[in-house]
Amino acid sequence: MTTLPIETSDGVFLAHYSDAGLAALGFPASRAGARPKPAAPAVKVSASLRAWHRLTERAVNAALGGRAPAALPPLDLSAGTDFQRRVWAELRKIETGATRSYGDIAAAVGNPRAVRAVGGACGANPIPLLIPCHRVLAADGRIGGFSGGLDRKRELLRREGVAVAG
DNA sequence: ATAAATCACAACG
DNA sequence: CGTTGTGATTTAT
Repeated sequence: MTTLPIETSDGVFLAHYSDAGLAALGFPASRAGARPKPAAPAVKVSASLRAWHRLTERAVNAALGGRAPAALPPLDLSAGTDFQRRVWAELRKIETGATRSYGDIAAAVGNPRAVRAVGGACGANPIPLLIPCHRVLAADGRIGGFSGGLDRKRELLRREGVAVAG
C-alpha cells in the first residue's frame, strides 16, 4: 500500500493505493491547505501506479470543479462488506449534478427498509468524491451527514449546481 | 458465537 | 416536534 499526495485548489488529498487499485482517498486536514509538504519522500512508484495516480488526480480535480471525471483508476473495494460494495456500486451510478435519497439507494440494493444501513455504508465509503456519497440526501432534501464535514458536502453540491434544502 | 449499542433515515401522530 | 420501525456494523460479553 503506497500513499501519494494530490495537489488541488482545496488542499492536498491523499490517495492510498493497494496493488489492486485505489483503495482510499483522504480529504485534506485543513481546507485552506495547499501547504507545501515538509519534504518530498520520493516514493518509489511503479509505472502502472503512476498511471493510476494520474487518472486519480484528473478525476479528483474534475469532481472538485463540479464536472464529471472522464476516467477513473481501478478501485480496490475489497475492504468493504458485501452490502457496502452493493451500496457503493449504486452511488457510482448517480450522475454529476443529480441526487438520490438514502431510501432510493436502499431500494436499489434490494432492501427498501435498510435506509439507515445505507447511511452507514456511505459513512464507510473509503473513496469520497469518486464514489459520490455527497450526492445522497435525506428524503426531505436535508443534507444528512458527511465524513469530510457537512460544509464540504454542501460546497461540493453547490459546485455541481445542486440546491440543498435549508 | 451472541447480544447490546450505534447510526449520514423515514414515516407517522 | 418526539416516537417508533427498521438493517448493517461495531463493540462488548
